[in-house]
Amino acid sequence: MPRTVDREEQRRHIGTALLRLVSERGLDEVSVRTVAAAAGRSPGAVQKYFRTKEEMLAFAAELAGEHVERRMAGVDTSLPPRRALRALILTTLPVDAERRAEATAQLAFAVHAAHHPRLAAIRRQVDEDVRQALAAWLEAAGHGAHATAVADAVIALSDGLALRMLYAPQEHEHLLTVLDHALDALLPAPPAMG
Amino acid sequence: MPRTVDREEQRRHIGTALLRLVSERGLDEVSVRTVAAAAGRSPGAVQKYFRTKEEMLAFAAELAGEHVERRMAGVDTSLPPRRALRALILTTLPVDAERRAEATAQLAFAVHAAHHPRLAAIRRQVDEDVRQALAAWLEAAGHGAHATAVADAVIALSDGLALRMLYAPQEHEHLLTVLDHALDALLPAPPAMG
DNA sequence: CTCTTTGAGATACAGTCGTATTCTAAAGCG
DNA sequence: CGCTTTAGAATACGACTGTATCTCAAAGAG
Repeated sequence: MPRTVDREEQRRHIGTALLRLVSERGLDEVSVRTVAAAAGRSPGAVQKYFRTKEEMLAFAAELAGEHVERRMAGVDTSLPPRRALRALILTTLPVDAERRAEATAQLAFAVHAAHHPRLAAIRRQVDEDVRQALAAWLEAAGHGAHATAVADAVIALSDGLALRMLYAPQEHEHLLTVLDHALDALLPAPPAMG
Repeated sequence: MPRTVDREEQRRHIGTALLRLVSERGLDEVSVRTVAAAAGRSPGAVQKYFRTKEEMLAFAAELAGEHVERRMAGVDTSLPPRRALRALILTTLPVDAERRAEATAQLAFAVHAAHHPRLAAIRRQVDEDVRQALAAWLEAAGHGAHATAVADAVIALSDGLALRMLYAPQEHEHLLTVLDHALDALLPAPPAMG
């Protein structure tokens, strides 16, 4: 077995380049060749790690999902509930360059998934994970009633806000106040003692 | 001036075919040739009405926006407030084949707009119109406080729910209950007298 | 009628697409 | 050392892309 290399790391390298490309130029600028160039590889090399473009996209979609889940897991959930929830949501919103890139990719994949079952399955799994995490945290924070319904509403709200922020960056600030207003409404009064 | 034809009607005919194509096969199946085929025209004929593909996409995006606004304008807003608001939102959700097609196209254009300024401008205008309509109605229904913030939250929520319904149709019913729960939370108690 | 302008289709072109195949060089194993 | 397997680049292929150009039939204006 000569000249062996960490295949998974190479795949992540290429997948990361693909995500960057999606966020910077859009999903329809993604081709085997452009991804290879963005990854500093030859098109032939990319083919060694992904037999088809669809396989490459699926891998990148999973990678993007992992990024979101990791980022959410890194939030300090011992903060005051309302503040923690806001922090959790902000991890999915395009508030800085890195998050903007991730949000762009997520939404591009989501729309793409409407016509590609394999991507749809990945998206559903990511949604499910995020929903569980949010619901679990909501219950722990004392908002047990309708926790999953609130979690799903929060997810939908976040996606909608993120989507609009992408093509209307001028409204960024305003949309953050919309988020706060909606969260105030969505969460029943905190369990006393601010 | 021989052999004249209603150019605007032809453009709408082609634009409608484009929207159908987007909803059925996705935005990246849209090409001058596939649109021509879907419209029952030759590629050359399509070129007579749209000098470039981008122009064709922009026209279709405006057309889709008009569809949504027309549909919302058709809602009987004299219904009980909560019911009317629900009806307004349902016009943007993929609850039947026709609305599913429109929602699919809207979201595809929205994501596309993240990298195409011309489409972004169209989307922002549609959002603005919908926001104004919603806010005006909210005020008339006695929810004057934070009317535009609520309107924007409702828009984001709708977009997020619609997006998810597209790749997770299994969750359709559940997401409608999420919508109801969120609306209950978003609207302050109705101005007495149910 | 003829002339002229238009709609509409056909064709041409250079470029890109996804993918299959072929090549070169390098590195671990015996 | 040589052998063999691999990484990676290069190339080839047919299909499709957006757009420019050409041809031809049809229809109003004179």
